Amino acid sequence: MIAPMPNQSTAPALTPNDHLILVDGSTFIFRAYHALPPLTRKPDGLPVGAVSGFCNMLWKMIQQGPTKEPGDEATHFAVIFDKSGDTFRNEIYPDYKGHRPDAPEDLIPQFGLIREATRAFGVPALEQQGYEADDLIATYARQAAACGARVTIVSGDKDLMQLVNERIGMVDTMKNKLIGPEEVFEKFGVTPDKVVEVQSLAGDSVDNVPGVPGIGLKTAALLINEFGTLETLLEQADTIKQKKRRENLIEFADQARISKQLVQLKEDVPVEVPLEDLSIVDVDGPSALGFLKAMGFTTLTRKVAEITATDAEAIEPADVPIVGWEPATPSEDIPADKLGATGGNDGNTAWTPSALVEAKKAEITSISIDSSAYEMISDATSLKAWIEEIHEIGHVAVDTETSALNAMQADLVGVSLATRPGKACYIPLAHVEGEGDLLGGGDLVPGQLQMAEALEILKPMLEDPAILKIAQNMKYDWLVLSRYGIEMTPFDDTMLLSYVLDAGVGGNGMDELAERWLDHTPIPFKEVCGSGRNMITFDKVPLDKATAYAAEDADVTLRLWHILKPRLAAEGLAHVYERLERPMVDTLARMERRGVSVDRQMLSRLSGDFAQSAAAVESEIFELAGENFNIGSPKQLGEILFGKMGLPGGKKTKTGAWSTSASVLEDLAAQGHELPTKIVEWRQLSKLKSTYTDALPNYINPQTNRVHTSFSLAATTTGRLSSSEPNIQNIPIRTEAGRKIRKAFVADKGKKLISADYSQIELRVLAHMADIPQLKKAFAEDLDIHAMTASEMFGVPIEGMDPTVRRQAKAINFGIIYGISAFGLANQLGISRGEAGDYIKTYFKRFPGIQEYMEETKKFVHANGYVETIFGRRAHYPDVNTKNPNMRQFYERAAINAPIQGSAADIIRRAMVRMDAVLQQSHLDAQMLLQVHDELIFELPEDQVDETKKIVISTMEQATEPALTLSVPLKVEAKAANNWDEAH
DNA sequence: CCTGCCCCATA
DNA sequence: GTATGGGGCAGGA
Repeated sequence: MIAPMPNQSTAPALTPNDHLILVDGSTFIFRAYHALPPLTRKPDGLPVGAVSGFCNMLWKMIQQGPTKEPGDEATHFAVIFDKSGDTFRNEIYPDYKGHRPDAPEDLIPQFGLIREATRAFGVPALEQQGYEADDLIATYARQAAACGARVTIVSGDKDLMQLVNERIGMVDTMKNKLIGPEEVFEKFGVTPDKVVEVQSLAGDSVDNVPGVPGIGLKTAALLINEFGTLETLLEQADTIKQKKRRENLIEFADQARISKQLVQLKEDVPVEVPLEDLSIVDVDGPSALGFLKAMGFTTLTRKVAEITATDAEAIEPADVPIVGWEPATPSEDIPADKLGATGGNDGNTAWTPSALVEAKKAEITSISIDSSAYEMISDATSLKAWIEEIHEIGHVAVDTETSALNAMQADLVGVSLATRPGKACYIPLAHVEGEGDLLGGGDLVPGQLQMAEALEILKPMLEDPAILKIAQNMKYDWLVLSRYGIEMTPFDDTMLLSYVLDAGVGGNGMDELAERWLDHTPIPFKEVCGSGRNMITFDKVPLDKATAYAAEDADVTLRLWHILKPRLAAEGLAHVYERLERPMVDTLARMERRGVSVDRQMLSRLSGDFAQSAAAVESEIFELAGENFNIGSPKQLGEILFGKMGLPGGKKTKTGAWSTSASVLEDLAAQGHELPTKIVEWRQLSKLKSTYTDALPNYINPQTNRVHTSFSLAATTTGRLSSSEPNIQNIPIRTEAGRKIRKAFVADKGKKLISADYSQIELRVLAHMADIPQLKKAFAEDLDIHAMTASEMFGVPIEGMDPTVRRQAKAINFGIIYGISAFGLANQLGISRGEAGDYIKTYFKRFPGIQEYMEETKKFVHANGYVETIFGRRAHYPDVNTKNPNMRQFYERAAINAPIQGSAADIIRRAMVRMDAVLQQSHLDAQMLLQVHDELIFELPEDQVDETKKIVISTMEQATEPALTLSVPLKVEAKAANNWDEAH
């Protein structure tokens, strides 16, 4: 024990910077086999579904590490398999794992293939006679941890949780969940070092570990926490108060000791392959491709070829040995095309598992949706029965019905709940007799629970950390209930699930999702409340009708959740949902609830000013035109300009009308015509008046005296937010007149506004993603990026640069972000398409990495139908392969732009999700109010300005950490003032 | 009264 | 050239 092992050198095998990933082969096989639809190889029908899933998982694990976070990749890697045959445990206890059913027939030949696959990828495939995979994993993990290295065990086997500590983590690919000491404690009720003791008491029916009868996980944890170890407990068993428990502990003491030997992993297996030999080498392209081609996995073949820079065409399929399977003699009456894999399913459907979804969909839709079958709840006893069932199930779909569409003004009218498909109820709370008007009515409909009483019953459940609340557009329900003192947690949102999975595929509204996934048309809102003039509020809807409508919504939401949630892990998008999407729900809800102060008097004065100026311009226009007409009508205006006055009409709109857009009018103005100038001036004034100074005051909430916008999380394809009612993301800033409107966004008395915005975030993201040395250097040195571009392109010095040259470079930089075209650039700069094309050529010559990025992105979107941001968010372009060249190029430009715009959106989301907690920790009272894509606006006590600025800037600049460190710095500028204009 | 179109505000 | 939301007009219900 004391003498060092003879073959152990003094230098540790691994260093603290190393990361060892140990994959439990059985877990991967089990997951790949059961989670995926069966798949067979063409043309011989060899079952390869599990092999395909395994290869995909292995490849992803090698490329991205367990969390997909960059920097999480392994330096050392192995897949550990169970060797067939008995182990030392069967000698101790012959029945160990005696209940194991035989492997399914179509899995048998795949065991060998999976080992082949592992080796083909250049990864050690380890197994050792007499030991289970877990023992090998334990041995390697302890050895590596002893060197100070980090270890990640990839397995779904809870027996391995005994190994977890601060160096050794686990990841369960089934649940896509990281397991550390905390999670282990959650599961076993004890710290990882006591897991074995608990398991020896509780036993395990799956592995046929006997344990002590009558003692389960909970009791075992209780006892171990009290006595410390199994041995102490067994020795002092006679002191146990409970009679039966005492007797069992005494009688089955030896059985418990045997169990411990079964459960305790062997951490000193004399391993045949030394730890240092697990160090990872780059995937051997030809070897991996040979195997993949032999299996017929075309999509993965392409991916691997791309990443390993290997020409797949040149690789011959490997000669893979197949054990345990014989091809069936093709029968005459089975057409050839029915043999083997179905079209398009090459195994990579593992990650877009349409067949799996179909199965889930079939299961959920097999229970019919009958809106007349829902329960209406009108007494506390029935409600409590539902709550009880919810606690048994652990989740519930929730939908609130309200008296308005705007969450800030909506009063609660009722709540619906769904516990399983087809089982839903509605709790009416504030329905009133219809026709409530001056003549009477408006009284509460009888037979409803008291609002206060119902909420008192619901609140503990809605805030219970053990109950998952599910809603479609949770932000709405969260906001409404928060105004009744209920802050729901934890929750899922089916709208956001759909958005993360399918952004760009279609809408994410409930009606659309119900059609897409459930082949069902929910009762239209119009049918219940009417529309337009005759629309009634939901509190006027009769109870029976309301129950059918409201409960159906909860039912549909729950069904959608059952179908969409499993896709998240299967498609590798759990991280995006959990870190960038779901936490935004309450972050945004709080911002919306806070609102922003808007100076009504100032807007009203401005409105008058704009009206006066517009009237003055209007009479000039009529004078010049020689007649009165509606300037706001593009049609009438076109007739005046291009018909009556005979000006050279430039462009036509797509419906064939004359275009009177600002750019056309400015062209005419440049030719010396006065009227178009006046038109542009008039348009600006009337736009500012109607859209801003007139409309904004109507959004001031009478209760709070503030304006509460609504942010939409799922409106854009790229991941940006949108804002509406009112849209605060398009408040003017560019013109002097427009900026006056910004001045009306003010801080309350004693407070200031801070505006903090990212400088050039999209160009920085691009510099990082496309890896452009000159751009990265310029950002690192905080240079003027447009001047640098101009200097690089035209060879002029930055000092004393002609502003026109810089302007052109700036336009090109923006053009790049937008997926540049000569046509667009020419329009922007007012130059010919030829000249614009030359500029682009020059640019690409100077920055070849950008052109490469663009070409790669186009290739990617054509092959996959989507593109990804740096945090893995996907934007789908299902129609990108259209034959229409204009459309196709449009989608290509959008696909080039989406990762840039979307990554920037991800970054600010990360900052926002963290911001409230960071401010709180710093004991600052600043409140985040608004987001405008690259800018955050806060309101705060004026004596906290300096400290808040510091915290805000650092939180925003560090937003990618620790998940990702960009190769360029992020820069944030922040300013405080009494109003938004001066703060910007 | 609803819808599509045009135009325009922002990043 | 990317991404939005919204106002006013005009035509068809």
